[in-house]
Amino acid sequence: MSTINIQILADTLNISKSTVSKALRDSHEISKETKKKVKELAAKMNYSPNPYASSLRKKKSRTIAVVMPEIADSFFSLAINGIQSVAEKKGYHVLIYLSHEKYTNEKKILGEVRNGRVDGILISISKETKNEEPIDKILAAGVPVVFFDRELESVHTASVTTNDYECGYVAAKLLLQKGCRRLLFISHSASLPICKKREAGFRMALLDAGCPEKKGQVIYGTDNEKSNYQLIKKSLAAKQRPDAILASVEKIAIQVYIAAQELGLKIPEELKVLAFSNLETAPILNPSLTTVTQPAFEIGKSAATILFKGIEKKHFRLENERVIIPSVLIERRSTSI
Amino acid sequence: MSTINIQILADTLNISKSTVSKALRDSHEISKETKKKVKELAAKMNYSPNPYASSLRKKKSRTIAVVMPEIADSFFSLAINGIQSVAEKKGYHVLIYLSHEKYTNEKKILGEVRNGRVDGILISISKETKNEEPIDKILAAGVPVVFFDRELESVHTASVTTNDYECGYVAAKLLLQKGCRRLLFISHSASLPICKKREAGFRMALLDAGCPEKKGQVIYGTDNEKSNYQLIKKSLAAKQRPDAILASVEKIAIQVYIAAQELGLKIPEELKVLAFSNLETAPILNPSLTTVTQPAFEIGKSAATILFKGIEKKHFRLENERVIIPSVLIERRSTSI
DNA sequence: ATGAAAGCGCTAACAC
DNA sequence: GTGTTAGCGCTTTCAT
Repeated sequence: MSTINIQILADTLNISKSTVSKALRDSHEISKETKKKVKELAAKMNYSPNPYASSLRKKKSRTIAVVMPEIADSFFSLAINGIQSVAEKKGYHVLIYLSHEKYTNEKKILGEVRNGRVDGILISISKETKNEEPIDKILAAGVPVVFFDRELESVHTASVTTNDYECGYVAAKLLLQKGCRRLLFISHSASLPICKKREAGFRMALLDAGCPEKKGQVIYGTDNEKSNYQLIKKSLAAKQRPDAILASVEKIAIQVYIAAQELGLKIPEELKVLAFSNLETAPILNPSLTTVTQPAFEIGKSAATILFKGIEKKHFRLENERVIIPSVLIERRSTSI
Repeated sequence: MSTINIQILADTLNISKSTVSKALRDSHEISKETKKKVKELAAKMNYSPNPYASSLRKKKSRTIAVVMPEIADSFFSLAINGIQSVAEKKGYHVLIYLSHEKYTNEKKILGEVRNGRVDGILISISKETKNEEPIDKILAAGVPVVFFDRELESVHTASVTTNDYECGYVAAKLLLQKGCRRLLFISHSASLPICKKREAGFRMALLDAGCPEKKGQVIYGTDNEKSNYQLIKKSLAAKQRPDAILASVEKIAIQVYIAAQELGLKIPEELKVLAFSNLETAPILNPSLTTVTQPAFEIGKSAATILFKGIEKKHFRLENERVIIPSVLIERRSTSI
């Protein structure tokens, strides 16, 4: 910890620390020469103000928190990029927290940022989260919160999401058009709004196409990667196996590819695959993967932009901000005939 | 910002704020009943201590910074995961900064964390970084720094890296064994130690195999993705085109695949490809990609573990810690005969 | 244009 | 076992 502070600068220049403070912040009440002297000395001594003293005094931390389920996922890394791009511009610092899809972790994290540590929070909730209390407490403490991608709909605050329902519909419709009749939606959550919407769109497309509802046309992944994989492989090995898979997230698509490979199932001839994914490698997979690609960077950027409005404008009504940025369906070989 | 503080708790209970402070921290000098009273009230009022007041007083932030070139890259997301896993356990907060491969950004970032904002720093330097001054200043201020993956060798502090030289050697040797004779190493930097080591290993393998040094057997990427791609495509389209590519990073491998696809070059028949990469999709690429896979999570975890030793043990000699965690070569179709 | 003094919320040394 | 007090480093009135 740099032991050099404003008092030392003041002493060496034989002026008061308030003068130094003002000089460093270019106050108009300080003379040109004094400012120059002070700034030169500060530079020479490698002075850098203690941010926490300043935060304490000003009740502003110039820091935001990003809370999300995981980070080793294309969507989330890209979203952080978007968030960071606006935080940088605003001169804000970014704290990252991972819930690992656990509500209790998330709750603990939220408890630790409700006390002045951050000026605002961006959150993508865990799979388990149903209770709005931790977030409501934060809002009650006057800290703005913006959801990105995974929201908790019952909480009255801003959110930036994508058109999940529509994409679920369009994705299923494409698979039907390609002649598939035994579609399987593999979802990573039965409760997450984004997954429910994708699923609802998927079901509606089947309905519209006159396909009867069938048991097993949707299955849900668990937390456990291994058992997930077994589940997927089992479905693909069944006698009445699906002829098309819609994967709700890239990790599942990868597992489907690997399972198909192991089972000797040819994609797209014997099995079509379509995934919600931001995989940069989608075009060079074997075969190239048809994706619903979310605007991950833009979602992060937009959410952060809204958050800063909430931080900077005292009376900005966050709860009126519900941005939906559409995803785009990109057809590739995995769904070709 | 929660307006409720220790003073309010003290007042409502008619005790002093120091008693409250001690009670909350389970000091042995406080009676059981008082502790109970205080904690109950604190819970009821959703009290959460102001971390910055505490930091200011204790001169400890319980926060670390992670500075890296980018985040939308498998290696870095996995490394953060490793870092986060130990920070969580220690109860530390994690600030993330991106240099975007620019020295000036990195310098600015380092200037902002040299003042008590963090108790320690994990850094993977930008491509441009050659000057040790910003980091030396931090060390001079008494803040421990640990390099992960990309180090600045002239700085005397801990580092956790992988066996880059050896991997460059082994990778080139594999390509030679497969009968390739016109190897091309595509590197993302001419100056980064990790790249130089990979390159040196590569060159040594060629030398050992009796291949004469040739111009153009190594090319360097630029910051610009587009022009990078053009460069790669041009090399692959040349009359004397390489019969094997060693890519120093996953992004380059992806571009090579796309360029080969566009040019109608068959991998592995006409072109073998091997990449330093943590791509989760390597096994399902077209064709599956032979990789030198870095222990990204472990590097992050180990670096963080060492950093915390430096933070917690006053006289721990960071400069003696030079950990090397080996990468592993995984053969797949892209280098098969 | 400069300085003195109070105070942000907390902790710790020192009374009592 | 509890309270008083000083002070972390900074910003901000309010004097001068």
